[in-house]
Amino acid sequence: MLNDKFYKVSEVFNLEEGKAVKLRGWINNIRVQGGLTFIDLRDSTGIIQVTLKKSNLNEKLYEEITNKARRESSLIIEGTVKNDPRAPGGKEILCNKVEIISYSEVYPIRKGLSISKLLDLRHLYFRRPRFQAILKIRNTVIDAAREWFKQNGFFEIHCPTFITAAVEGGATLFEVDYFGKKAYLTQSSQFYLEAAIFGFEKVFTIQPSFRAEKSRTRKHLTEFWHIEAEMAFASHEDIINVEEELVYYIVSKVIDERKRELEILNRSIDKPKRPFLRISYLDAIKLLNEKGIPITFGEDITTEAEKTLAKIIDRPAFIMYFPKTTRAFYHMPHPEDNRLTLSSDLYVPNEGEITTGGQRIHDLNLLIERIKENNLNPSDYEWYLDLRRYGSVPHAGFGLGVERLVKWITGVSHIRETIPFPRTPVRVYP
RNA sequence: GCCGCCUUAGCUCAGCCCGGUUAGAGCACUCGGCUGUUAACCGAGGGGUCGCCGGUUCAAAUCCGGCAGGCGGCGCCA
Repeated sequence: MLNDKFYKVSEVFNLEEGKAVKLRGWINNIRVQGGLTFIDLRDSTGIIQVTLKKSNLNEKLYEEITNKARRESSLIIEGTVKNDPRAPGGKEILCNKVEIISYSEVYPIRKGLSISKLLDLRHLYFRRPRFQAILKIRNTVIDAAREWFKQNGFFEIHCPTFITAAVEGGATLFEVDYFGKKAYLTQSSQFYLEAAIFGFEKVFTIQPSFRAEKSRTRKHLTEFWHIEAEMAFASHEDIINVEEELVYYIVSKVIDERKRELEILNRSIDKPKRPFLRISYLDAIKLLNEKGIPITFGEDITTEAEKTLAKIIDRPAFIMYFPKTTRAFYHMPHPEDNRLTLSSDLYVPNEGEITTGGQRIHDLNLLIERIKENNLNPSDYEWYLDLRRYGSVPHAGFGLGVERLVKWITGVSHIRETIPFPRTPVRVYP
């Protein structure tokens, strides 16, 4: 059986009427009406209607199938291709042989299920074309990112998941018992990538990061995939340009290669105009104040403000030079305004922040000073400080949230739609 | 961590404000019918500790309090 020639559903739509075919897949829907039964057969390429006539088949087999086969039963069918305007897509298969591989119990996923029920059943969710479309786009995003980095001389590095110290002072870490010692799950691979630039100059990674924040929002996961890059001999400007080229490349590739999936999601998105916008933090808060949103200097951009900015922009936009008060200790101070840092967030239209990046402090003493100013202990960062002791160079990097990027590109309303098995403060199952 | 809302059949919900026979609907399920359906349709049937604990009352799904689980938003961030 497994060595026989099987057609895929998508191939059948290109075959001539009368062609004999054999397919295997699952019952997406079945409609029994006496001696005539319609099965919507689904495989990984699509869905096609299969027509079973009692008069065409062994009567006993027909009775058994129409009594026991329900949605998601797996089966092999043989028949001939038939053009018929009454069939979805204009083609169906007139069936003359059926072999059930495995009957299905009553399939629990139906229209109208609540969000939490659907999440409980996530392991059965891969059968839905809409979910497949999102994951295919996600796959293209990852492929495109890796392609762009390789084409531009970046070396892929894999960093540890178990770590001992926080990258961001503030963000909360998941603690794990590491043979009696305290360890944590990584929240960013940045420090490890900074170590790697001294050998490879340009490096990147694509791996999960973990945040123990109890964030109840549609843009947070406790476990998310992080695309991070770090470059030696690079300025803030340099890293912004990398982000722009990378994001443009990824979005363009999805638009070129995932038309069908974007259609299924009813999403229309154009290749973003270049160059991306560049707005200073100071201009951004001025603009927000004019719109009646009160942000004073030194405050971070609130969610309300982020949404407002995201609505205004007609293409991705860098919000540049955030104040020190809103940033982690390692960000390079602005040479012309010591209150600010050489760092930027990348905002995308109607969505908001998807990356944070900037130039890192490469001077040992300045870095120690900034660690102390943040009430952290320099001895917790010994190996990180070492990187500034042995031929330090100016460098810059960024982190991009894969799910946030996929959320923007697909236009889905919640981040948990963009990952197969989402992890949130209230969900670690299935 | 903070604020708001929800929890009644396998699922999605109505009933609750204004307490009172046997708690309803649609879908799903079971049985019967149907040779052109497309979330097929038509007929019949089975299915409920009204989230949990306590209080008020002659009487609680319904009013009050606590707890648990979930959803939405804020804060935090990618």
